[in-house]
Amino acid sequence: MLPTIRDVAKEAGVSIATVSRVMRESEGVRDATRLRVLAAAAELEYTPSHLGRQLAERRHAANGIVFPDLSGPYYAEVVLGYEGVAAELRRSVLILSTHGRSDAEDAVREMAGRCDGLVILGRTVSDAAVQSLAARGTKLVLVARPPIGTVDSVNAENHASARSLTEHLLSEGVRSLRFVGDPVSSPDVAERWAGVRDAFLRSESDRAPELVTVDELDEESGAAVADAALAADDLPDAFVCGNDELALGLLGRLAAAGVDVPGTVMVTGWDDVMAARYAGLTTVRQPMRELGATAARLLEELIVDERTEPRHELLPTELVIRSSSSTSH
Amino acid sequence: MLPTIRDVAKEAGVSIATVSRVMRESEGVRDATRLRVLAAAAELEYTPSHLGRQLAERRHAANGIVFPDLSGPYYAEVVLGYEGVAAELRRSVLILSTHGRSDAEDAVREMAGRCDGLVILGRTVSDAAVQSLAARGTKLVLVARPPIGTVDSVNAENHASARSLTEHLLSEGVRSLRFVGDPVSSPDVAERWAGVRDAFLRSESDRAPELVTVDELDEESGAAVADAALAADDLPDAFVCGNDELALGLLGRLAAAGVDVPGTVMVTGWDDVMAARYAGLTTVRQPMRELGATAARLLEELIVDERTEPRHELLPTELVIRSSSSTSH
DNA sequence: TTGAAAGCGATACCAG
DNA sequence: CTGGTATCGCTTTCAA
Repeated sequence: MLPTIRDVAKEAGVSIATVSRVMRESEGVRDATRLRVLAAAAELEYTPSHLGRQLAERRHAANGIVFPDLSGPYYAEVVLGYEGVAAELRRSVLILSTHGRSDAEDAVREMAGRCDGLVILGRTVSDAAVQSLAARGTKLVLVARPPIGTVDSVNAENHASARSLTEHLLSEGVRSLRFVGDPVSSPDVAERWAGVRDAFLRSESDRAPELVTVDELDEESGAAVADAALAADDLPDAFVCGNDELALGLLGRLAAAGVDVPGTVMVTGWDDVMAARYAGLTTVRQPMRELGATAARLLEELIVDERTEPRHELLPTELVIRSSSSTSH
Repeated sequence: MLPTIRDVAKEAGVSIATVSRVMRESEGVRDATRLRVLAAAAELEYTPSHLGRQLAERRHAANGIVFPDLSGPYYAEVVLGYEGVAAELRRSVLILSTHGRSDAEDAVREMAGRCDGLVILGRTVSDAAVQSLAARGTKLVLVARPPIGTVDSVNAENHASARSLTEHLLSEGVRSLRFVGDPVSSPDVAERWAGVRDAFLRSESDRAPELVTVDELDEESGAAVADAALAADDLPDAFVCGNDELALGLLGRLAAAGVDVPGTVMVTGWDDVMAARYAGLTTVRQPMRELGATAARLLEELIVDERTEPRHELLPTELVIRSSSSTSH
């Protein structure tokens, strides 16, 4: 058995209260006593139990982060940004992936019971679940998801960059555009799609962009979209994809079919993952780590300062034009 | 304040012991009583406190995983594989990134105090620290790191695939080979380097492979290695890189300099990350998720079954030949 | 089948 | 400056 505060107290010949004071480095302990306690603690290799401490202090010194998946680079980077700041703040980090989990909301609720606060990425849990957590007093920060009630949120700019991206394509001569993604399952994607439509409305174009909905935003889905278009001999001037993985899958299949990109059809993605560079993919870069880091800071404010008025951060993004949408790059 | 077991007991008109029995779904509670308790719990929206429960049960129902960084795809995938299994086993997951943290070992020790067991990836902490954790009774599983004492381990096969890779290159006519990586900081890389040398020894080649040590296994370092070689006008027949990111950085710089790959120089990586496909990079695929998943299962055995004899798993890898090392692909 | 009470390992108040 | 003790929220004997 690991030694407890009582063992140390006995060893040092003091009360547990004194040991507690020494371990917490609180004032008001005579140096001689302190040294005796420290010696005893070292002797027994004593480390205070987190459980006991947390129960007494009624805090966990741990936060949780909920995300759909870690397989793409996007969420991994956000989590990493979050973890970095959380560590600085001396908080442990609990993670929970909801992907393919039927009891996601239970798991989140369970996690809430182990943390002082939670960061929720994307549409991992329902609005109702978020509301109910908030109602129970759980400190929350949403990332990549529009604000709900008075819950804090951190988002990357989507609408304006989607418009810039679309305007770039229009200026490259694109007339027919097909957007690939699922606006329903991802709030980010919904905003991007809205931005694309907006750009069309503001242009002189008499055509409207099309929407192709896919289940997953991965390479496989992208490849499937390309296959379908090739089979139907129905290629638009440009595919605008909800993220880079879709675009990469699509690009790969087009290349295999010998389709000229960007000559025959242009392709764009979103996120600027590493592979995008190697594929020459036009995309929109978002500050993934910053999203996580900002969320960690907001959460800390909620927990420590008891801040009550909600904050909503919007981080800037950047259009990155490469050869998949431009002959001059 | 959240309701406690006492609130529910009062509301239902029973003792806290009975509430505890109902909440843990243990036998020996009359149906009528159970229903009254459940009603009271629902009424108050009661959820048992993990802290209280864990303190009483002396267990955390949580495990930790320690990794250097999550920025490359490799560790992210391992963590994800781990998380998936841990979730099935109804265990929470704590994460800790040691990269750029001076107090890494303290942080790991701290984390050990919050978990029933720990998975340690790569060379994140010293052998001494691992030994001392093990000595204190912390359940441990090492991943991507050679066994230490009687601590469990999970590794991907490195030596044999490094030999196959090297033999492939030799058969492609490579005579001078330069290995890029840091065998000291990564056990995996050390084994790969050893495999390369072995293949040379067993061949008729009269030349020995060279070693270029880099600080980080990232694209930037790879680019720097390419720059140095170009500046010195000293290109080997092949660069064998310790991971894909190094190789991608190298490839990019070679392409920019107009060097013919694989004609003038061949390049290989390791891991088979997504970008490797798009770059046509020859590499060795390892089962990243499986590494994490296997570690989770071993750890569970240690915790639940109190297994004492150590286990060491070796997962298979696969050589993936692409255009960066072969004209026929 | 149920309840009373003793832990689990800390913190923190109140005396002395 | 130090010690005694109630308390945090739960589990788990031991009796009733």
